[in-house]
Amino acid sequence: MTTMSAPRVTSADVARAAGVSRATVSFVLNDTEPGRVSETTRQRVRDAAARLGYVSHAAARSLRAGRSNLVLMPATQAAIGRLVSDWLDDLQQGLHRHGYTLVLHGGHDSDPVDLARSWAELRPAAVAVPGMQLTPAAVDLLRNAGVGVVLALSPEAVPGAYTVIFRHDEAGRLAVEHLAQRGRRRIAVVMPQERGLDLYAGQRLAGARQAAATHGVQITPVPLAYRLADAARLARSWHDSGWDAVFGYNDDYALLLTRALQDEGLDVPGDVAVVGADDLLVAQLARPRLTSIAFDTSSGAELAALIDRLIQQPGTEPGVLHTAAMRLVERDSS
Amino acid sequence: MTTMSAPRVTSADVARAAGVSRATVSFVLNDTEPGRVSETTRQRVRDAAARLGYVSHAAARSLRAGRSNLVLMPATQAAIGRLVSDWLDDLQQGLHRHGYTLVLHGGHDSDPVDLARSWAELRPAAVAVPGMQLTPAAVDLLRNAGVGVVLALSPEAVPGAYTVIFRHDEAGRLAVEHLAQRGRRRIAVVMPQERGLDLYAGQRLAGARQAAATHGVQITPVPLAYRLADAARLARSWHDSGWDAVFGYNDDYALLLTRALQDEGLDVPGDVAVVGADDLLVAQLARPRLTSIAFDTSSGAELAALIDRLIQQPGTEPGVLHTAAMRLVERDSS
DNA sequence: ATGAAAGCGCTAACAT
DNA sequence: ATGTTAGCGCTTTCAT
Repeated sequence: MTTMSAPRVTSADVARAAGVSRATVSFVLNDTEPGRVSETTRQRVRDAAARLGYVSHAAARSLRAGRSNLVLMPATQAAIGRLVSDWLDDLQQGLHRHGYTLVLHGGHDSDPVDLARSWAELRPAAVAVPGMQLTPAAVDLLRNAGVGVVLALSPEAVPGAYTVIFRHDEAGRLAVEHLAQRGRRRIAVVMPQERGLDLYAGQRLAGARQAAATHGVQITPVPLAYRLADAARLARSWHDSGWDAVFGYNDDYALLLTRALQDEGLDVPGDVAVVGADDLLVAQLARPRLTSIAFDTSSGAELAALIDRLIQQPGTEPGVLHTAAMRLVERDSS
Repeated sequence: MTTMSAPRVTSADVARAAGVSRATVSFVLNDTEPGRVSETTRQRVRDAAARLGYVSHAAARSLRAGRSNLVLMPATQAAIGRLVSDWLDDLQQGLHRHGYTLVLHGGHDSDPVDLARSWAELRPAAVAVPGMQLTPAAVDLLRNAGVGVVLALSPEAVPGAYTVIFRHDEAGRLAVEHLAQRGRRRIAVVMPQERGLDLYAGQRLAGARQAAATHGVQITPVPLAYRLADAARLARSWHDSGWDAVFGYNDDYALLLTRALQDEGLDVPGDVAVVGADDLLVAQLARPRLTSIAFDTSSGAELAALIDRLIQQPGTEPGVLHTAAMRLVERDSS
């Protein structure tokens, strides 16, 4: 069998096969203008389409329509954990019901404007983006390219965009406040070294610093790569450090470090109290069970409905739409 | 400030602003035909584009070009775990260097053909898909729609597609063989209840069954949802079951169940030996450290180069491209 | 009830 | 060195 480039089937082919015009094909397949085409023709068109294996061309459609049905998110969101991926799943289902297709854009880029440009080229109906990647110039670019809905997931209102507030600084604040109330005085804050996490980490650290100032405790940022060896290195340095607690950035890093500290002979929480964030299920599997920061966000389905509403009503003023609540879940590691 | 629909800037606008034709704009911005346009005009065009905030329209380009620069993967791949998401990151970087954009398609669909259609509508340069979602009809549809490269990640060669072999059955076989050699005789196999995992789970179970037949041990599939309560329920039923080992589907489920078994007073590996799969870092954080099945796949960068080669050489015969090796990593849980 | 035709934004072959 | 133009596949207004 030789591989031959398949002949592209277009709506014109379907029209020819069914003995009708392209207009009729479009009406039938999209079910617009109901009752305009007789049932017999409809059937003939559908048969022809099925027989020829016709698949509509999204690019042509959105070129004509002036907008696509794509909703774009950066894929880094998906990497955060199982919690987020369940939520994403929910979001995708909701969007699908409203006729949109959710795609996660794989691109990373150091420059927010370059990144925004590569999103804008796809002319999505909406983008939902961590606000830290949305500089004013990036927002301008997206709006200027005709992206109707720019939704920021951000610690603070992003000018020109709809914002769902995620106070990552609040996570750091809650963690440090809790540790301070437990009598801890010298608190390390994990700064993950993996790409894409530095922005969240910076926010969380800022909140930690703020709480530290209020409660008179000391904060030290400590870099940690998500590898056993690096955790072991950090744990070895613990003995001379005087740190009696650590905010682990999130549950994954917190658990990695917990294990390394234990292997180094330190007791958790006796010698070192540990707090994570994201409240993943693994936090409850560890020994000791990990204290964590949970965030109660709106469901994916709710967000999908919201996005649809914003797309339908282009006049809506930018502003804050919702604030995700942060909450400390106290367990045995602190 | 009122929200007004931004005036869409097209290449014609740029041409007008720069006082040149649309063709010249295209040549300059895409850097095709070097030396055709004088340096002064180039600069004028670039200035005008920047000043107007011009962003090219991917749909129009791919309509004209007959193909897009999108490479599509189902987002379910990304949800598998940190291992996979690092690999995806690597893949995306590689594809980006070759001029492609990786997007993860959020859609789920029970019908492989419907799913394939929604991919095909985007006319991607390539799709990379778990082979279990690629029925012959789905492959036909994709090829027929002009998708040049259909890459299956599958336990066996997929007719009409390029295949990278992932022997999920091999994971089950290795796990059960190992447990049998350790003297275990009644082995439970976790069947995760979360959507999208059943296909992998079925493959892993099939391999487990095969090894069980060879080694004369008994296999029992046990459903498990990724929740504490469900793991506790399963652990409670253990006492009367007679199972002396479990293959936990993957590391996440294995660790969830391990904790529940321990809470139920069972010793791992004394009473129950546990084997996971995927060899995530968390396997090494647990107590006891979890025995797991690692798969050594080609790097994301290598796969990106391969995809690029296949796109460039449309004549290449479909067939098996590579086989990911499966390997048991023995630790303390078995 | 159906068809003809314009045009979305872009690129490349063909003029000049 | 630059411009003109056809046409990618689709939808939709307007005409029949």
